[in-house]
Amino acid sequence: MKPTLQDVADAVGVSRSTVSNAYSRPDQLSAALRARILDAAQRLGYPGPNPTARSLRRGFVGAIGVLFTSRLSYAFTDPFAVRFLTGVSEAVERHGTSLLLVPLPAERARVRTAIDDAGVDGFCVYCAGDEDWVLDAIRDRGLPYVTTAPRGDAGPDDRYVGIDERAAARSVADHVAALGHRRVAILGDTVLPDAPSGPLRLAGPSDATHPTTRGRLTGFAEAFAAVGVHWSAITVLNAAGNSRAAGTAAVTAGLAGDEPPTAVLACSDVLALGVLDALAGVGPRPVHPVSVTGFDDIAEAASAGLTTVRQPAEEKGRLAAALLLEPPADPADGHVLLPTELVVRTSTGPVSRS
Amino acid sequence: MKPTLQDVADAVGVSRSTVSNAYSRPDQLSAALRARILDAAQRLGYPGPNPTARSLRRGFVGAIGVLFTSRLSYAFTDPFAVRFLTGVSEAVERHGTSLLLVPLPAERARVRTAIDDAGVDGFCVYCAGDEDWVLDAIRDRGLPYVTTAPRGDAGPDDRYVGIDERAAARSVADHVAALGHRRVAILGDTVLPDAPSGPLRLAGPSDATHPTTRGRLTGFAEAFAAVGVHWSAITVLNAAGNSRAAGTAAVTAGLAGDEPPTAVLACSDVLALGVLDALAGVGPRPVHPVSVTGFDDIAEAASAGLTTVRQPAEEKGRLAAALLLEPPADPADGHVLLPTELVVRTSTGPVSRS
DNA sequence: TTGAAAGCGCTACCAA
DNA sequence: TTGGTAGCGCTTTCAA
Repeated sequence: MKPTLQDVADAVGVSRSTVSNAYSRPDQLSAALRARILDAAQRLGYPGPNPTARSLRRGFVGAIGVLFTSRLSYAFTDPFAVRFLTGVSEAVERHGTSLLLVPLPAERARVRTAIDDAGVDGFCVYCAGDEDWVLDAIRDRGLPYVTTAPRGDAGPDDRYVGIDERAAARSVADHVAALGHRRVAILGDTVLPDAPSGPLRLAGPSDATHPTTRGRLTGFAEAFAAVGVHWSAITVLNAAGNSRAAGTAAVTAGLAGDEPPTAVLACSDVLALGVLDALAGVGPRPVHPVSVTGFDDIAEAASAGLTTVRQPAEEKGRLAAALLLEPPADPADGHVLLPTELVVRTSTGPVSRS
Repeated sequence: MKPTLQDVADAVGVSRSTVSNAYSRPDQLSAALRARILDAAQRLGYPGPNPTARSLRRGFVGAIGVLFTSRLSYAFTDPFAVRFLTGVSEAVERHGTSLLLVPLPAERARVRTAIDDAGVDGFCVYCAGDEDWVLDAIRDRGLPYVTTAPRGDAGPDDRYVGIDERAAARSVADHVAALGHRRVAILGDTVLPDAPSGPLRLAGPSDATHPTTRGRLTGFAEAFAAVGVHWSAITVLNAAGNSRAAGTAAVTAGLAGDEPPTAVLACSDVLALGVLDALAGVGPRPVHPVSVTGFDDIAEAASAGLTTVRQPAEEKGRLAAALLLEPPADPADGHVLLPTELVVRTSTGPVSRS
């Protein structure tokens, strides 16, 4: 049997408290006694206080959980998510805390269990959307949490680190509009639940499933409305997932037809890169060059010459973790909107004369 | 105060065991009673069994730890590490387990504490080198572990998922040698502890710090020895870290001189990409084209046209986690060497006539 | 400086 | 089907 603190105490002939102190509060006992205890522990093969027992007794764990509302491996597959996690890990490391990545089961009924079973002191929800059932479960457990998107109903207990999606989207769209583009397509991931890949009818931006998409579509729409292009004249393309391949697949149909768009505004860089792939690939090319924009400014965007909106990914993660680990005194400081920046590269240009 | 299982029991007028059963073993009580209990819990705001207490009692946690012997954020910064983690997360997700990323303090003395404090059932050590002090700490804690490199002294309890570094390295080096290259440089990360960036005197491959580097250098050396190039004729370049920038910095000096190498063999793709950057950048160019090879075959390698050795990164992670979560019946199955494959692209070519 | 007592919140055995 | 009992291994008052 694995030795316990009690065994060490018995071996040395002291009480458990003293052994405990030897580990957790060295100043509470003489150096000599401490040495004797540690020595005996060593001899017995006592691995030090059991972390679980210690957590139970102390009432906290020393780890924060990160929740992804998609498959866990997405966290490592999507470049933006990876950068976010980089930031989180930096903050966590500085704080001496661990990071628990909790896979959420696909069946919504089991999500609660997964959240309830996670041994953590708080959650960082890399949110996709309105996953209220996730937040409800966390709240019911009574743990603090931070999300990565502003919430409309955010009370003082809700903390978030997000960006102004609408304004950011508008900044790229304004740029595209200023270049003269009027026949445009918007490309988003899972714009409607279970929608097939390709063109989609969407009454308006507010019909999109995810709040993030909603914000971005709204920004795009506003920019074009300002130059007289009505929402109904904009093609909405749906990608079945946020991946390069899904972007390629979704846009392929959208570029055909008599009057193909002269610009495609994607809701993420990954999708935009997929569009560039489609444009570069074999197959019927549009008669004119097509401008393409992304969102996020991931590393690949630079080398691909993609015009996009930069958001500080690592900073988002760093701040989210910090907000969780050191709650701000003033609850208002728990609501953070990070700045974004339009990055113009070569993937956008003036609309060519027809 | 947060309600406990006891409170629910009191409220319903049953014993704690029954409430516990309502959560953990629904078949042990009538549906009606269970409903009453769950209902009361809901009303009282009882969040379900406390995971820490449950872990303590049950004797396991439901999480495995991943240890990086460098800064934790490296795990998200290095493409190969990210792919490895993708694999781990897939396995873990399938198994319904969580993933604890444990930052290891820089001071070696505190590493033990970090390991002892991690609430996990086992460790996956993304190993860099011979970090024996890490493995010792894990062993002393009595937890199972899997490493990502074969260990010379691997007993039946040690499990690993690695590759044959020597053979893999030899395969690229053979290719380069076959192209006629005889004046070559080898580029590795932290070949010797605290070595400066740039050319290095190394008596032989076995002097390298990390076993991985050791294996690769040995393979390189063998291939060139086979065509009559002695170790002493090979330039060893040291990079201060495994990053593109470090690769660029390290190689810059190495390409100068009267008789610069006609080929650079890097110990990782990241470093090799750095070499390509250096070659493409401004500054004195070598008079002849320089062949470059990498190691790992990360995504960027393909677009950069980098000749490299492919190793199945995700598979490595998947298998490592699987080995930990479902220990093989036969200990021999705990020692896995994955296949590698030489991928020839455009970054290597015949040595040009002088 | 040291130790005794009292749990942290839960599960699992066994008996009813 | 239900409940009593006995801890899991530790920390932390508090008193000596």
